[in-house]
Amino acid sequence: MTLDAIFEATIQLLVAGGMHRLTTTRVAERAGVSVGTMYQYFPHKEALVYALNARYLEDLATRIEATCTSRQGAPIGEMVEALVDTYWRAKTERADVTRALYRSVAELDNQPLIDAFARRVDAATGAMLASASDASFNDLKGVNLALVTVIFGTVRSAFERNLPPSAAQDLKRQLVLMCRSYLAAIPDKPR
Amino acid sequence: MTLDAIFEATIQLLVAGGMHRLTTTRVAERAGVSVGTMYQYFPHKEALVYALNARYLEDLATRIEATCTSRQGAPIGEMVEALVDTYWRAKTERADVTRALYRSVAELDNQPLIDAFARRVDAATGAMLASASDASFNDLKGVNLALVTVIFGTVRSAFERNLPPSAAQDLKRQLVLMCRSYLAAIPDKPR
DNA sequence: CTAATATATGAACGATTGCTCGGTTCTGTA
DNA sequence: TACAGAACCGAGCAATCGTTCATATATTAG
Repeated sequence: MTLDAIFEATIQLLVAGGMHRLTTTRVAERAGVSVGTMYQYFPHKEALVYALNARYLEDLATRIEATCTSRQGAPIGEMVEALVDTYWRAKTERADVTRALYRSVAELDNQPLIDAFARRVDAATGAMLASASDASFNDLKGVNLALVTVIFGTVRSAFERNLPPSAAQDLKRQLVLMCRSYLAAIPDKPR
Repeated sequence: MTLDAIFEATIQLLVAGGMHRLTTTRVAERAGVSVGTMYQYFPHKEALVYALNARYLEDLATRIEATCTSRQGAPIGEMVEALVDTYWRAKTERADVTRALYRSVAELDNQPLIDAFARRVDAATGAMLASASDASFNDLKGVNLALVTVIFGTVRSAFERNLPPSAAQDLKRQLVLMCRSYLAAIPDKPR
């Protein structure tokens, strides 16, 4: 489809040269269409990048939700591991694209996009945690926020360090361990 | 000094409108100098922003180093708390500036800047951890990397969520707790 | 086959921006 | 006071980019 070609071209150009080398002409050229055609699908350049990020976050949120529902009722340790795993894999499998999108997001005002994503994820992970077979939390919302923030932040941070794969793997294990020790240290809800 | 005025103007414009509204003309205007003067100090626009970030990271690294040396020989729990505290404070005290710089960094290729910063911080925190009065680590480098990555990543992530102050404070406490439980879960080096 | 509608084209335009450079002003030294 | 060198100025140039629109092509309906 024409739309897919445009998106794909945008990704490639974003990866290759960042936002400041992403011109409408180049996108059209790369996608094998004309500039005019682009403007039939997007009112302006920013809308294109915005839509691209929306697409990406939509996919990511869906994957996270899938992981969360599949672990309903599991022990918390497993939940954490699954969550870290899913997020880490999603970010790593196409590292250059991830990096390019991270950057493009920074140059756009798409707080609404980020907020919507955050809400979806919070809901999914919150529901999962609440169903844990071996723990129940006094302050579920607080714990949930802490876990999500730490995991997402750490993955991003790790990502920007450009670690060798072995160090990255090790870091990932440490992260899981950290979350688990934290959860073990939290007092259980009395019932 | 002229230079300071230019930097200050750059910061203000970055905060107000991000990189894409930072034009050489506007910087000069705001700084009360002429475009020509700007080019006496910086070969091109990017160099200006680069220098600004270098300045910021230099200051941040210095503060972290100060914290680390001041806690030499302390118990690890205290170390972690001090580290989180310093970093969190540094990022929060002028939140809008922090945000603006985070964004500007994304649009520049300043991996060297980031790498240099990372190396300085790693060295400082590594030395601090090695001197802990109540623990010694089998894999100091790994633990150090994990802690630094988690702390920095979480702070950034928390930052982008625009949390209300009370939630932010709570998150900070959870982060300290998480690091401490992690350190307690790590096996000590036999001696 | 024709008309009507939807989709695609790309040259050209207006606006903006980074940067230059010939010239002016400031500063301190003798 | 005279003068050299450093610092500063800012109108204007060259280049780029986002966007438009008159035209062409494809698709569908009657």
